[in-house]
Amino acid sequence: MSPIPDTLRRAVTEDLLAWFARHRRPLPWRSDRDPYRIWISETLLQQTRTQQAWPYFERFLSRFPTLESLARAELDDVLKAWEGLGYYARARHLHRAAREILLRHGGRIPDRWEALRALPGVGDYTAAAVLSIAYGQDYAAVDGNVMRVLSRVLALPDPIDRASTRRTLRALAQELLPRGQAGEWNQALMELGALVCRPRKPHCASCPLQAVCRARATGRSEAYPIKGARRPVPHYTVVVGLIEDAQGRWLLARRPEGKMLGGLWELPGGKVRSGEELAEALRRELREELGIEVRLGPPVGVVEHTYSHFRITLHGFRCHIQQGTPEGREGQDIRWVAPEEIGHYALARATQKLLAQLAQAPQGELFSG
DNA sequence: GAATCGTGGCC
DNA sequence: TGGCCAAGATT
Repeated sequence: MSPIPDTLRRAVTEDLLAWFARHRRPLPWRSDRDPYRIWISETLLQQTRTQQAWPYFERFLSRFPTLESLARAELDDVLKAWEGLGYYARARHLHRAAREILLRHGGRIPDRWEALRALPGVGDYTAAAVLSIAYGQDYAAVDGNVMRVLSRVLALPDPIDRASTRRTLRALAQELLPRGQAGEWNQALMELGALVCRPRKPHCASCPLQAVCRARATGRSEAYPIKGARRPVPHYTVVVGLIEDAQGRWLLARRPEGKMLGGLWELPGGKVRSGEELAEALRRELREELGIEVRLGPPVGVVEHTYSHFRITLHGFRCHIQQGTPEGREGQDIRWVAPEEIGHYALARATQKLLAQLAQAPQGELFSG
């Protein structure tokens, strides 16, 4: 690697740290350096905005204040605390990792790279963040903010999507890192990315790095980092059943862990095939998944929803079982739940939206509509 | 290396 | 309004 000019090094270390000292936000996970709290916050913040993670952090910590309380909790309760935040593998991994830490590390968050990195849900970024912020070790935590800031400072022409580009930036960050101040410096770089060097409309005029920033010099800071084209987002039509039994309870099914929304509860149903009617598709899905024949009632509602890599139009219909007793295929958990108990179950957003429409529409309107 | 995996805010 | 994006990890 070519040597780093002193002016650049000074700007991205001393000047940046001075800027951070004045502008750091009082975020709830910055009240101390407790490794458990730092680990939880870093996991919550993966691909998630600070403002969105904030209330979840408060609730999660009050519900699971210690590593041991998390390790001894039921996964369903952990998922309930994560409900609505997305990327639910984070919650499943957190739960598994907590049990591993209690079992193999005496309940203390590991302070060595190898042990930390080996935990489920802990990648390069999170390991570096915990080791630097909680334990004061010299690891550069390179997230999207850091890559954006550095790619602009250098006016990097290489696409940021490429692994080789990311490797280069990680190596550069590790080389720039002021020894003994990694925790502050990592947070400073990320804070700069969040508050000043933002993806859109960066505040270059108030940036502590403006004198050395090559993107700023071109006048086109927003053009960096360079990104490749995205794939088109597919769309599916999905239909689910609000199946009611004689006591007025509804049938919920638990999504298998390891799949999308794994561990969350939903109304049973599935994708509509091309050329297939909604009612036809729903009867087929319920036959295949639960081994029941149903009679369809009135529609519950329609929901548009976007997931991470596709979007759906979700239709719901009331159903009554005509024949058979529902049994989850391959041991999938299913459960009859009284409507007033449904709030105890972790549901995905799309299901919540659909049930919200049900709450708004009186029974009579559904039939007359 | 490329796919998969959520949700909400922004313009 | 629809695409972009956010304190990434896993397979």
